[in-house]
This record gives sequence, C-alpha cells and structure tokens, in this order.
Amino acid sequence: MTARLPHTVRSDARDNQARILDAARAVFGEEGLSAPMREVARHAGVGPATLYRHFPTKRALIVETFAEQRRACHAAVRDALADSDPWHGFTCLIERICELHANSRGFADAFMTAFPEAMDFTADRERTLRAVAELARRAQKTGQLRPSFVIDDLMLMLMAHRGVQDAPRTARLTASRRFAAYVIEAFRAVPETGAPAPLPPAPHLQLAHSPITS
Amino acid sequence: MTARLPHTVRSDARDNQARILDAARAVFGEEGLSAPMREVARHAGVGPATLYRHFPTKRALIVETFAEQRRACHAAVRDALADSDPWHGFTCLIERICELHANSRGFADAFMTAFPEAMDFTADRERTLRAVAELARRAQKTGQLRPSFVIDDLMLMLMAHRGVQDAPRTARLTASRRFAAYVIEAFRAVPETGAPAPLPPAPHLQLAHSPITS
DNA sequence: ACCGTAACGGACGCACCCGTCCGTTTGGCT
DNA sequence: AGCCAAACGGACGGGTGCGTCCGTTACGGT
Repeated sequence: MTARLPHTVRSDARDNQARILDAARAVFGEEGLSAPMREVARHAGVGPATLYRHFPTKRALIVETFAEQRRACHAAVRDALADSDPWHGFTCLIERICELHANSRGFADAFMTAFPEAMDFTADRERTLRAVAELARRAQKTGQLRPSFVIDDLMLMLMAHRGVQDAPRTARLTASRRFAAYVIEAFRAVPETGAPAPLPPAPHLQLAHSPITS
Repeated sequence: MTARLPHTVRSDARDNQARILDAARAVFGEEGLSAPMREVARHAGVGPATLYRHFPTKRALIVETFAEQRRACHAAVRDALADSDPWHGFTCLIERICELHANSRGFADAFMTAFPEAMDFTADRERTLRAVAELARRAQKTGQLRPSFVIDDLMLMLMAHRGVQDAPRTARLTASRRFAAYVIEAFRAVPETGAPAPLPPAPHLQLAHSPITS
C-alpha cells in the first residue's frame, strides 16, 4: 500500500496555477484590483472554481500575484540605502517606486491600499517609508533635499501618483515619469530663496481601508 | 373649468428636491460619486423612487448637485485671467481649484472624469485648461514659470491631486494644501540651474471614461 | 369639508461580482 | 489498459447597486 504522497502535484494543476498567475498579473496590472475574478479566470482559460481552488480568496491571489514586484521594491530600497550619494539614492528610489507602480496598476493599488489582514504590502510600505526617512536625513544634511521635507510627504506623493494611473493605458508610463520628475524637482532644496515653507502636511497620513470587501 | 396649470409645484415636492440636493452634496462630497443613490435618498429622508422622479438618472443628479462648484470654478478662472501678475494668478488658480476639489470629493470625481454625454464638466475642464494655457504663456514670459511647463502638466497634477483625496477625511484638506504648495514649487522656474528638463509628458492626456456606468 | 391629482415610497426586476457545490473529466500510477 | 483520486467547470446562492411599478398618501383648489 503506497500511501498517497500529497507532494505529487498533477501537471495540469501546476500548469493552471501558472497560467492563473500570469493572467492575474496581466488583468490586475491593466485594470487594477477592481477587475473581477471571472475576468482573470477567462483570461487564464479556466473556470472560476479552479481559480478559487488555487487561491481561496481574491486577496490571496493578489498577494501571490505581486510577489515579484514586492521583491523589486525591496531591492530598490536596499540599493537606495547603499548609495553613497544620499540625494541620488533618494531620487532613484522615487523613480523606481513610481515605475513599479506605473507598470502595474494592481500593484499600485495593493501597495497603497491598507487592507487590514494581508500585511504583506503594509510591511513593504513601512519598510520603504523608514528607508526614505533615513535617506532623507542624510540628503538634508548634504543640503540637496529641502529641509521642510517630512516623511509623510512621500506618502502624499505616492497617493498622488496613484491618481496619475487613471490616465489611459498608453499615456500612463510617460505621465508617471513626468510626475516623478516634478516630484523630485519639488523636493529639491532651492538655492537660497526664502521659499515659504509649504503648509504642514497631514500628520500621520493613515490610509483608508481597502475597497476590496471580499 | 380651471385648466390644470402645471406651473404650480407642490410644496412638498419643492422641499424634497432641495433636501435631495443638500443630501447629494453631503454624500457625494464625502464619499465621492461611488456613493449609492440609496444613501443619498436615506440622507434626504425620501424613498428611492422620489429621488429618481426628481432626477431621472444618477448622472443628472450629479450634474445638478455641483452647479455651484462649477460657478466657483468659472470665477476662479476669471479672476486668474484678470490678475495683473500672471504668476500670482496662476498659483492662486491652482490653489483654488485644488481647494474646490478637496472640499468635495464628488466634484473632483466629476471634474476629472470624462463622462461621455454630460459635457458640462468637460466644458469646465476645457475652459480651465485654456485659461491656464494663456496664463502660462504670460507667466513664462515673466520668467517665473518653468519654461518646460506645458498645459498637459496641469491635467497631470489634477489627476494626481485626485489621488490625494483618498486620504482619510480629517487629513484631506491639509494634504491637498500641502500638495498644491509642492506643485507650485515644482512649476516655479529655477533661478539659473541647468535643471534637466523632465521627460516629455503624455501627449494629449485624454481621460478614461467614467466608472459611472448607469 | 371634499375631491382629484400629483407626489410619495416600499417592493420589485435586472445586472454584476464574490465565493461554493457537485457532477464530470482527466492525469498518472499500477 | 484500468482505476481512483485529484482537478476541473458550469451552475448556484448571497449580496449590492441602479432604475421602475403600483398601491397609498396628502397637498391645495373649490
């Protein structure tokens, strides 16, 4: 009696799982997290039940779908902290995060949306914020980063950047890059002008909870 | 036989219409256009049917609801064009538009969302854009506005500003003001630095169509 | 005070989306 | 080749939101 080894995964199952993840990356990346599960299933060429067997809930699918983008985010943070020029690291980090968000609307949604349980993305966000806070301190010391910059300003700009993603597909990447460039210009310290410090930002810019009810 | 004059409007109907508009301003202003019609009805203390008799569709209600904000927008444009200092007019216009959008999430949605038929808001937006284009030419001549500024940059920033509105209710206004201040800093011409011109923006930043299907 | 008609609102139909059930198919081991 | 369990997917239930129908209410003119 050969005990059934649960380690053997049927090939079609494995295949479908891969196709589902590809489809999810495509669909969520293009339409954001509001895209229906059915469309992911259709795009993957499977039934809804199959999708739900592999990923018990929409949130679970989302978390798995963007694992790679999460790693890319970590790498960006690591590189930025390792950069010998704080301001250069700071601006590169902003550009890389914006590009990550622009390349996948779904990842931008997941990253910026506080959904209560799946703290994977929340952890990434916190990590990024802490890294930027550290970078900011250094870049302010070199005089290249505006002294009035506070960490909440990054949240502010990332939320704003999410609004840019509502641009039509063809314009998104260009718009995102232009926006990132303007953000960097806004954060750069002005030479000598007594530029009036902008109003204080929202203290502790906490996000609203996820629209993903399910 | 006194022919029924359809000009006489029953007092309760008139009352309800006013209450519905108030409710719509409150609900849509707070939750955006995604708020259900039922909630507007509940907030107004009427049944759904009553609401739909006064405004045959959600879009019709929206258009009527934000008539005042539209007027305020026109006034801001007019004042900006009349300002003798183009840069001052330009920055004030940005601040006023942002404040209008921050004070009513629904108006921001309606203003920025291209919904195909109700071109009321589209017209406002075009008008605003043309005004800014004119202001921009003047402000660039005075050297205060960055020469690389193009009109699509305003659309870009207004789209971004809409993302800021996803902040929690208490932080929205502060965040909006901070954002507007940063935008102005970003648009301001730098004294002498050969600041690398940001990448070209999305040509003809046309909006995606409205999520208000109904 | 009475009555006709306009206005009201609860209940309904329709469409969409999330997640589940169960009868059917199929991979892979013997 | 045959078998069995694992995987599949069409169909279903539950929930929500838009817009409509029709029996009931109440305004306001006589």
